[in-house]
Amino acid sequence: MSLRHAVLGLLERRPSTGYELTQTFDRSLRTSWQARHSQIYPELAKLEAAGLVEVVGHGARRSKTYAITPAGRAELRRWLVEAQPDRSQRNESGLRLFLTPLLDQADRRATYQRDLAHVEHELTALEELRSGMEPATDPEVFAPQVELGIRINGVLRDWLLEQIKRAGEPEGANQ
Amino acid sequence: MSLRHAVLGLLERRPSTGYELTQTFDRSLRTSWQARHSQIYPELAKLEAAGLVEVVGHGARRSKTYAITPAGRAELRRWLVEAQPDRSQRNESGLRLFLTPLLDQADRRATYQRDLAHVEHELTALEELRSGMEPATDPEVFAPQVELGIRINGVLRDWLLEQIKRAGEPEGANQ
DNA sequence: ACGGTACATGTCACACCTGACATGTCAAGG
DNA sequence: CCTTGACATGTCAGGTGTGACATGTACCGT
Repeated sequence: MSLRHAVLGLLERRPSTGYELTQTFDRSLRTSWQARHSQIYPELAKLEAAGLVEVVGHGARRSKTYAITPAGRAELRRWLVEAQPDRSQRNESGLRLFLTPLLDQADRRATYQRDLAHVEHELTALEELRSGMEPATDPEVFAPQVELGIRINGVLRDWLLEQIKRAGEPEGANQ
Repeated sequence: MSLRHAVLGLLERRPSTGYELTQTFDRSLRTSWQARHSQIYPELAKLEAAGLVEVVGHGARRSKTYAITPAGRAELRRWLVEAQPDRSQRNESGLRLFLTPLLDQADRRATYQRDLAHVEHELTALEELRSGMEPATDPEVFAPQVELGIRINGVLRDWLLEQIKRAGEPEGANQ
């Protein structure tokens, strides 16, 4: 039930409407957890019924602002600190990388090129985010997490460049 | 429909029974895609009905060995090369890392320590795998992919060590 | 002969997630 | 005034994935 805790975590940072949460999932959380509004609104209703969040205000266009309750805060902490982490993941890009060696040289090279373009795009976005951040305090994003994203994408970029170089060498020399 | 292509990819490497596929998912693919036998057996039946795989032998204990067909091979290639990759993922560890800054110093330190233990365990397993591999040919695992796993886990280890060191410094200095 | 364990396949209820459908609000620009 | 687009919430059918239940086979050690 990670969705539940993802929502609690976002509301711990700041009270929000379902619409705002949807955008945060799409913008900041998409590389670790995604959720559509069709999942978020029912989840907020369930969390409210369970007393873990509450409506703290009504805004324009029928919007409802939710905030985390003490019970919700306790449940979030319990999950982060005490619950056994589920290390399994579903990552289509990882699966593709795992299967790419099955392709012939030309196809392999092309798919690595495509991945490289994507990684460099991510890297640029993260570096812009880093340079635009105030050095000490930013309630929206956490600097070390951005730094980790940059490092992982850097490793991916270097690895892809090596694979592309290899795939340009005489066939049979790969692997 | 990644499960379908994961199964096709594994059968492209080598004809296998459902039981063997289940083990491969659990041992090699768990960090990018997981599947239980309760999903694999019905998927094999669907793939067979679609003509993408076929039963090529019956073994002991009612086992059936499946192999990929030319149509299956074409579908696998199409998916790897032409299909638009789905970059979204579901990664509970990533979500936890994203939310960990919300914890107080002691809890944050403890969760990073727990993650570090796990990363070092992974790293050891991957390094053993690498050292046990023949330099040029190994039909089971692909050396560059193992190398990538080692590098990513190395980045994670370094980052976690930095965070743990920071969390030992005076409160308020973090972030 | 018997018990334990790994091998091997299958089904099913339930929960989770997606994409499509549905409805309505508010502000800005032509 | 009217249209466009962002804001805002909600439902639902159908697909995907999980854990439990179910059944049976082959080998090994005692």
